Amino acid sequence: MTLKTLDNSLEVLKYFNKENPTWGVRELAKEMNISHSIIYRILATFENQGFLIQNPETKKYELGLRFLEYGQMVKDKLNLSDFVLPIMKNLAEAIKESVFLTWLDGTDGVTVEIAESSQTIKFSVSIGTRTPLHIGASCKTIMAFLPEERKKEIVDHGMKRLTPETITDPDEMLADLEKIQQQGWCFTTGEYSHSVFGLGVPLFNSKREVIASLTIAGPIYRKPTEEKLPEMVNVLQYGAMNIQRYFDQYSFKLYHD
Amino acid sequence: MTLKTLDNSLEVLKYFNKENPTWGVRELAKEMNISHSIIYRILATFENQGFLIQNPETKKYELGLRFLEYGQMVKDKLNLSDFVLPIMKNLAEAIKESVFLTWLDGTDGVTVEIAESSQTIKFSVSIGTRTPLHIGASCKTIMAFLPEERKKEIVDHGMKRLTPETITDPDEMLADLEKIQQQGWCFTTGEYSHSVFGLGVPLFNSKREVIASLTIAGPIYRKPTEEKLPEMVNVLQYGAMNIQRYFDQYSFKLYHD
DNA sequence: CTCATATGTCTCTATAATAGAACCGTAATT
DNA sequence: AATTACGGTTCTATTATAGAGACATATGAG
Repeated sequence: MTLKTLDNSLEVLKYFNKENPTWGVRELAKEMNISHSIIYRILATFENQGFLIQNPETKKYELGLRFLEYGQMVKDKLNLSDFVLPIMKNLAEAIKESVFLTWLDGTDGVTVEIAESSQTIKFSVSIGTRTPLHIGASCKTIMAFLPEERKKEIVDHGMKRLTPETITDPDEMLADLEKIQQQGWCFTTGEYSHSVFGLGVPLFNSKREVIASLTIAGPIYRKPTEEKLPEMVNVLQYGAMNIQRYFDQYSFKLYHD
Repeated sequence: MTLKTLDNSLEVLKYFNKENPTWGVRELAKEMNISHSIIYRILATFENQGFLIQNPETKKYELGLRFLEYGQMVKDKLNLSDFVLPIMKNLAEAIKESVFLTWLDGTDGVTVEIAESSQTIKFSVSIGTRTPLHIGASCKTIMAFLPEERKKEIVDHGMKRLTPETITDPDEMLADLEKIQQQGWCFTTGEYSHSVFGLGVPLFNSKREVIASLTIAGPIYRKPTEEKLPEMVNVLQYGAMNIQRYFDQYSFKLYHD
């Protein structure tokens, strides 16, 4: 059904991440338990096309400038900076915490836009960061509004633990999602990282399918008290309403399977 | 030597550009003169891996969020925004024109950072834009400082014309590059686009090989007079000197074949 | 309604590309 | 001098792919 060679090659690409930005041929081959000849051919082909470059001294490979091009095209397509980012910045200023927009992509949430808090201690994450849907406020908010069968798929697929707070039990997760869906927002502490709190609300496309979430996050010692939480939810929902209005107007062009 | 399947697949990916951001299976197959079965398998495989997404209504494919991730990683690696971008912004403010940084990548120049002019009419281009080395001030500046054999390769490979001003004659180009190399800067009008002027100076790695250029560009009606040009060159070279100092300090990690 | 022409997806098999072991030259380390 | 690592190359049995064709579906025309 799919092309095995291409599939394998893209799998190889995925080993180039923030933690391991450069790989030697044999080094990567060992990591993947594949013959180094194969890895060599894959890396060389990517390099020929500018998707990877090889350091002429160390002979190691890293991501090439071609990705700048494609990344920018995706960014332009989303076109969030003109209207959505200002709303997020206002929110970040009002709440004094970082605000970010997370997009649904398969079984992950992807951070597509960020408005950072002006405070020196703040939650900070890169654009393009990918997180499984069962972890953290931004992702669980999205997951809670997915069709039941897709929730089932995710919990059945096995939920990896990131911190002690990560929910990994299927029934516990489904109950949690049920609650999130009913109240319309999700508040978490320490799920994604042990020192971080998050508060998320969902965003929908024109067919009322969830496509994204808007989230506030900050260090756990600044987390809102139980009395303050409703106010924060209110402010966040007001921001989300504005973004939702924009989405509705320009009926968004990003999908999920 | 290289993997044909992967090579072809990456070639397919290159058809997704700003002008044609979405493709149907048969539409793209026709464009590339390839069987639609092949294109279908390639697109489906990319989609499986999140590199493309398919609009469930139109069934057409477009770039997926995976590229946000990779694009951001390349950007982080270049790490220009902390030190180099401020210098560029100062320059742009002083000269009142857009300033951009172009990186050498194979036989192309790639725009990696931009400081836009505050004027309403300004030269504007996206990050990641790719231009053949023989076109425009930013690229010719780089080409002029390449080893002679690489210049030869490029001129012999045939130089595509973008505007009537584009130099396509090999001897004329080599003479032009010789002049640029001697004076240390390159001034062009109407080569990249008929209504644009550009002024570029080169940047080098620790081995004194050219790796990038710093360029000013604006609408042609604001181009500097012959008397004003030396002053503009001075200001640009001063900015380039600061960036060069930064490069030398943090010996840069991007290469070329 | 019927016909014609699109579309994405799937199946089949001859054929061509790939996998993977073994090898080479080089460079660093012992 | 010997060993061990590295990136890159060669070879051929094996396997995945190319490409034609078919299918279901959608669209538009007459």
